[in-house]
Amino acid sequence: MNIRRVRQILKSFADDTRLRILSLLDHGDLTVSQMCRILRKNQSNLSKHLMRLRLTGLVGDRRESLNVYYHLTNPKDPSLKKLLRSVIDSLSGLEIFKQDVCRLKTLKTKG
Amino acid sequence: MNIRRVRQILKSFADDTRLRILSLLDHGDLTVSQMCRILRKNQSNLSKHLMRLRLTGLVGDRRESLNVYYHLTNPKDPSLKKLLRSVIDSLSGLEIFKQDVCRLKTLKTKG
DNA sequence: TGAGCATATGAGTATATAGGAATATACTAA
DNA sequence: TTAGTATATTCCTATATACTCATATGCTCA
Repeated sequence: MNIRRVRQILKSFADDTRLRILSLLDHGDLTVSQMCRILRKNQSNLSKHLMRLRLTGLVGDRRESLNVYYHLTNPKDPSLKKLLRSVIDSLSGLEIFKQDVCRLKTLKTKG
Repeated sequence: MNIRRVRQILKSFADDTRLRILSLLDHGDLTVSQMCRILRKNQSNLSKHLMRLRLTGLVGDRRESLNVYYHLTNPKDPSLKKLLRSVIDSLSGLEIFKQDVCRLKTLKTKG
């Protein structure tokens, strides 16, 4: 861990859309277009936020034919792991994030 | 806790100077001019960062004649308390913050 | 009251970055 | 190869904000 990385990570928390992405990915892997539907943001916007999160190392991606699945990584550094957990936990009670998770579940069951 | 407040708090973490302030205040109360000397930033700059931190509720201040002492507040909300602790802990191992604390101690002993 | 110190605020500038629209790339299947 | 779908990237604009310098405010003491 160096200052550069910590700064990058903390900055990545300073945006609602990225927080919503992290909160969603905490419930499982998702493709870009699934996140588009849940978060009601356009694809270009989400791709850019995902790229930024990927650069911090907080999320990873894997391609499966046309789709790219994003997932939360499991930070090796204990303090970073704790930090990420604290951030996600501090969001979980807030209305907008609960709504996102609700739409996520709808999407998962209805296909 | 509402989304507005959480956003404000997470944004306040997205700046090195504010992180250094939080890290210092974790060791005890300080005046603006003390922080100027430790952080080697001008007074106007620090005052503005302190104002911003004060608006988030993470720090408080009290005036004692000419000096204004700033201090970390103790968040009531458990998840916020944990978040603040996680952030400060994730900084403590980094060189720049260790140097700040070192200068803090020098200042405290030498007066 | 006026001088002087600590702090806060305002004006102006530079930079970062979020956002959308359009386009490019990656992949699949016919 | 061509069409079609999912994702990434580029270009542009608008806004937020960090920074410095100058000035204002708050307080103390002579």
